Amino acid sequence: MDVPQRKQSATTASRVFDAMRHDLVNGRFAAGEKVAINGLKEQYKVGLSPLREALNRLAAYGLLVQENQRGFRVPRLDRRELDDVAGMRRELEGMALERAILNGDAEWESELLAAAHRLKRADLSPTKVDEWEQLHTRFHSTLVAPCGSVWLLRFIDQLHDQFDRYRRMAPGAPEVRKILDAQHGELVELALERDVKAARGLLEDHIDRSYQVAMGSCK
Amino acid sequence: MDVPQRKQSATTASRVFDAMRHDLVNGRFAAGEKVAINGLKEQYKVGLSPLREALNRLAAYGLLVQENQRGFRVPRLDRRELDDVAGMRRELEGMALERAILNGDAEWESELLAAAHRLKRADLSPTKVDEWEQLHTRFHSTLVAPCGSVWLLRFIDQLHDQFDRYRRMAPGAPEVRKILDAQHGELVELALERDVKAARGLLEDHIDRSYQVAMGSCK
DNA sequence: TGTTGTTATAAAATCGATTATTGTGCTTAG
DNA sequence: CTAAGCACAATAATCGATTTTATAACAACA
Repeated sequence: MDVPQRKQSATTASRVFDAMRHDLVNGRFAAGEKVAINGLKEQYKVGLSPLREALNRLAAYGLLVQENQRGFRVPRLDRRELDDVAGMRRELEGMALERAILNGDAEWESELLAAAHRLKRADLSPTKVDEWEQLHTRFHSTLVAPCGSVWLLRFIDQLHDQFDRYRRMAPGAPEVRKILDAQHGELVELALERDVKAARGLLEDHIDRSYQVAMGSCK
Repeated sequence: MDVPQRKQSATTASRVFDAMRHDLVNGRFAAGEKVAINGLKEQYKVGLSPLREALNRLAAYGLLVQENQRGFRVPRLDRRELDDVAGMRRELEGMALERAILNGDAEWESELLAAAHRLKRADLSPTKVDEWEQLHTRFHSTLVAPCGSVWLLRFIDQLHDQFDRYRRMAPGAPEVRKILDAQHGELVELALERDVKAARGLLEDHIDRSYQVAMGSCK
């Protein structure tokens, strides 16, 4: 079928925002480093104005810190901040999952199964980490999608980006990874069975284990 | 005593951000209206670059909607969005208050009493609405301040701004206002008594009544 | 030696002008 | 009378250059 939706043609600023968001979340910038605007200009092949607009958005989003008259810097990896982010993820994603299970329809069940399947198949190829990450994000976002609150989803996305900054910087932990991957499947099962309590409990445990891994990035 | 803290001298962009945030929250812009950048340039007496940077931040913050290639617009007042915002306020501020009561020290108790008192005294002069609003925001922010989570406080601020956009557009409701004002005092009492359950219940009721008032702005 | 003041340098912020895109009204073909 | 196409006007986005501000290096002085 046709796709008549008007394709929001991207501006330079929005492309830079997307690219930098991705790079920041995936640890392409050293934590705590001052952002060299002129360097970025070349790195992303753009002019100053769209670049600065992107940096301003990223700062408002929380992936950069803006200090008046002295530019932007990448936030440090701080143990207490990670605690905060992980704790908030537990609360908010737990809340969202409960609501999603109550609201989710048959279409959601299908998409959830699909997302879990794609994720399961993808993690066999260890070369394409980026692709796996994208599917992983997609899975978690699908899981809570029908929670009914736009703002809750917005906050969760934001926290997810923050959390992943830590996780991506941390050394890998294959044995834990195995457990985490298995939990994705179990989450789907519990969601389809509409077992609100158990699902929430498992998700919180899932986040907690990821948190243990992510802690490897700071101290 | 001296104040040796380096005073983050403001940039034009950050001043415009603050001013526009204030104006947007207080309904100085018609909901749904397209933002005329050239008009704002004159209104705030600034150049294009800092203005656009401020608009980008406001969009990332949620007080403006950015549509690529066709500028910025003030979000509409939508009943379902208000429901969402109010619901999230209940959840997040309730959560924050519980934690604040558990963590808050003697210093917090003093500040809370002070904030409540200032607010109570201020609402006698109905001319200076802006001043009252500021004290009101300050009170609610003091109430949850020691919750221990920077991110939770950040989300609450953001929701507060969204909520106030609706409340400030709604017609006044003097009788309800009276109840709401009384509740501020009661909240302090319950907080000092460390009655977590009751305080949370009252805060949720408080938000709910405000929500009833705010609904007057849309349908 | 440590402190303060001064200048040079680098970088951030801002301006004015240019380019690209969208929306509008008119024209014309069906 | 409707709809598609085309210019033109309006406005959003971007560029290149300038101004402002902070940082660093150095000198003079206590």
